[in-house]
Amino acid sequence: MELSQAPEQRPTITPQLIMANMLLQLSSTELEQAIAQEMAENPALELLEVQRCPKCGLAMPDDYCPSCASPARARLGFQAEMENPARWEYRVDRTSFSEYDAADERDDLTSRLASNTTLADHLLHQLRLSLSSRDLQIATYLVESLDDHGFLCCDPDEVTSVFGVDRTRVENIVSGMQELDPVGIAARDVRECLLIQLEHLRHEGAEQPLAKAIIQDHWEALGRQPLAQTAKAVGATIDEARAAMQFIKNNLNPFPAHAHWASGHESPPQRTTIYPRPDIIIANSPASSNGGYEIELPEAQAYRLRVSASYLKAMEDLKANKTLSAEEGGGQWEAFLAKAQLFIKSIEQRWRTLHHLALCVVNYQRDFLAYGDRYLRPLTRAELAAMIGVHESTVSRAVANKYVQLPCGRIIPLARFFDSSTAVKEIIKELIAQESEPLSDREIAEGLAQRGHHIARRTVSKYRNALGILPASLRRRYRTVPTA
DNA sequence: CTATGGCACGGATT
DNA sequence: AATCCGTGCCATAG
Repeated sequence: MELSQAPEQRPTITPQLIMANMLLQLSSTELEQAIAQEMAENPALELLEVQRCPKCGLAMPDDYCPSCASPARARLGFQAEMENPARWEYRVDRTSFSEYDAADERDDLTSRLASNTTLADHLLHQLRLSLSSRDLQIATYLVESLDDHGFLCCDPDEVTSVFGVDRTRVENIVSGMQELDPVGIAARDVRECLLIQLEHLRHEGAEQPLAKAIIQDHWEALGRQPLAQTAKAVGATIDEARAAMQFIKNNLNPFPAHAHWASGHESPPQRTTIYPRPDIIIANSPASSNGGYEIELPEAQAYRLRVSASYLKAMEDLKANKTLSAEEGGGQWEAFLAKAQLFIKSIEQRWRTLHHLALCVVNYQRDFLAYGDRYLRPLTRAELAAMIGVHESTVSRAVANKYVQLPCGRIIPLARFFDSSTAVKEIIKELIAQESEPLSDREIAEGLAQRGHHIARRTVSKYRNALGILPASLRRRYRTVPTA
């Protein structure tokens, strides 16, 4: 991607517009690269460092992460726990923990794309089988506050006060959750997670006492000291310690949530994927003036660019000494400066556009935010462009490759707001879940029309297939209504 | 005759 | 200009 192209020849289009357009359509990852490249090329540009959340990598303007904050309040205290294991993994082995590395370096988004249903659904499905309805409520809360890595990052005391139950009860539920399918889910950190898996293996007959000792007592130290020292501390030989480490690497997964645990599923009823870092966060904020929602652009806070003061000063000095003249490369200095200003302006334009667009969408899709997919109102990019008074291609660019985090914590593509099919699909699922006799596609289309969605019968057929629902005749026979 | 899937056209998106 | 998606028309299966 060339950001450093000379201003275009076309007279009607300004360099500003070209750069702004280009930056607007980049994903957050690409933007990061573009900024890095520009920083490397342009000495006049300065980037203020911003603290990042150790878990999701989002910028943290304050001491908490805007992404994890809802619904899970994640505090910075987590960082100390994460740091050492991460470093250790990096050092010890790049293969078995490569997933974490990849996520951390954000170079490969697809490795983080998950499977057919969300992890939360999978967990809740299991929980429903074993818990009373009251405990299920608590468990649901806990599941929803798991972070991207499947760790439990909420304070047990918070839960006890929210639900008004005593602490041991919550802890029982948590330890129950940790036995669920991705074993070690809902642990508080990597160390606890590994210990749980180790315990699980022990029940299955695979015991490794040394591994347990190492993880339990020397986990943090592993990253700092040579393995020999750890071996000595637990009273083992270096070879035994190596074997234990090998065992850990082969049998344990520090981030069970990343595993493709839904491998053996039948045809996917829905494809809910886990998406990477959000570009826009919509948070509940009853006090706010925007009708109860707050828009945050985490990346806008991460990339605080400005023209370097030292660059300006150096330029002034050179001018004062008359050493700087246009003939001998002085134009270079001016060019860098102009380019830096242009770049900054363009980036800011991106934030303005995204923010404006988000405000508008939130306002328009209020019901969707409050009540879910079913209530997504049809909206085309062209309509929105008219609403906010920009060209439709601008909206198109702004929507491309962006992700939004909803108040409920779901992260979805921004384009979803413009996809009329999601609402209809939801209603189709609903209709079929409620049907007593299998409804034909035509009858479904009628039902949809009654609810205000006028959809061709042919299209119903396509959606039904996309949802993995059999045709009416087959439903009659096999009763394979997907669990809603 | 009814319910569905295949193919192709036209409008929207990129 | 190239591509995706909803829809209409038609053939086929029951």
